[in-house]
Amino acid sequence: MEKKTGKPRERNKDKSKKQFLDAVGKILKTKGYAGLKVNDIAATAGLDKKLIYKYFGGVDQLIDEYIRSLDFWSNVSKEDMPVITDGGEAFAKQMLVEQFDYVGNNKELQKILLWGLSEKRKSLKRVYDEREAVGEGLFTGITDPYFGDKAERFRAVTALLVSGAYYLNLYPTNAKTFCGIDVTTEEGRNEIKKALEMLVELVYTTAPATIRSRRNH
Amino acid sequence: MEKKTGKPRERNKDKSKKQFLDAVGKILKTKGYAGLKVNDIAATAGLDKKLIYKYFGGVDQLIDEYIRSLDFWSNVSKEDMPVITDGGEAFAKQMLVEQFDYVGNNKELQKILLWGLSEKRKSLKRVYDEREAVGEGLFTGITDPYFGDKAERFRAVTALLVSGAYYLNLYPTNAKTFCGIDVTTEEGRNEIKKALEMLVELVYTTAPATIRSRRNH
DNA sequence: ACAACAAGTCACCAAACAGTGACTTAATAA
DNA sequence: TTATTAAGTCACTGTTTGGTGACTTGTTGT
Repeated sequence: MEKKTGKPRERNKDKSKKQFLDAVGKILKTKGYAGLKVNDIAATAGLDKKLIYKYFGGVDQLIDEYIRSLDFWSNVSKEDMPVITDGGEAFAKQMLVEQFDYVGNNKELQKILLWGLSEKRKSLKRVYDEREAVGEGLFTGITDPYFGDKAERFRAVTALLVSGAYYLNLYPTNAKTFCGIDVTTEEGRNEIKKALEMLVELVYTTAPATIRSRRNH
Repeated sequence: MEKKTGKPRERNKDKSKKQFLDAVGKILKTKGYAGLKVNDIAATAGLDKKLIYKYFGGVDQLIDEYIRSLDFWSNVSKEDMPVITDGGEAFAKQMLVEQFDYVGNNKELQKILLWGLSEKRKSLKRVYDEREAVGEGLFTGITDPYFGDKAERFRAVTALLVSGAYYLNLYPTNAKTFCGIDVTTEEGRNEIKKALEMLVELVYTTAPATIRSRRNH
């Protein structure tokens, strides 16, 4: 029986659980992981903290469930991947630039990345493992075959570029410029993107001839 | 009058101040900036916390004085810089690899870098400003002239490589591999270093001909 | 209508933490 | 020797935080 009398106050476990999970996300985005205190979460959710212990068992489990609900990498990989005819050069460029912007526009992901650098936590590790898994699929499927015995080298390059893109997005907490480039402005960010594309291009165009010949294979 | 009777207990303001500053460093290296609580600092220093308020005015001022005492970048720049005849290519390679290892071997710097990503703080900003100043000297003195109108591009490349080197050193908190490369092993780190050198080489050897001709100028 | 269960609230406790007033005592200068 | 200064200790207060027992009240099946 569904009753929607006046509005005496809702009483719905599932909705309340969601309110707590949403509160975690909100606090994370604004104050970062260090702001995730029981009292604050309860206050943000507009419910009593006791319910956190009832429904989740504790703050830690609530946080873990929140983290488990995240899914930053599912959009990547199989989807927007056209036919690869250039060994993945265009794809790699697009991917790196997109990652750079994606992190830049996603405060939640920024905080998660920072959290992952700061605190050891099983549920966080899973987020990174999933990204690694997605990346592994792209490497083995696209670039490893192209670069052959230099595959590891290309992975190291990508590691540097991706992690650089991450760091530069986390960087503007105290200072704004890195190597003289203001990473908070559109101009500065465009410089970074152009550098990303140029580096990918350089790595692809100077791959060993014996390997590059596979392009027409 | 200098008395060194038995050992009734030393009473030396300067030494005590140093003990507090050392305690801050020790805690920072082990627990990170979040572990810098008054009681813990006092306990680590083996002195009463009241003295922190007496000598420094408070924990914040103590921490600021500690940060001000740091000096990570003075060794760079003017010193180990031989005559530059290649536009700074060898120097850039060496610098990047050294930075990568330097951060990797310096837990204190790692924690400071992480701190700078996590918290806004004037004294921290100064650390970054100083690094920027050192870098600026190298750019304007060595690479900017070489790359000419592509100088900004080279700066962006360097920004990516340096920040990538930083991130990869902070990364192994939860996961060990990034793009399939284990950044905790000697092999993995060597791959990163080789990639750094290769990328610098590529950028230098493909600089616009109009600019590269300045090499013999 | 009403018993029963679970959603939700509230008051309370305990531990961790920052900060301070009042004290003790070593060093020093007259 | 002794008065003075300041180094250092200790006990205490107040606040924030995590966590729980006892309670109230909405919902649901009969």
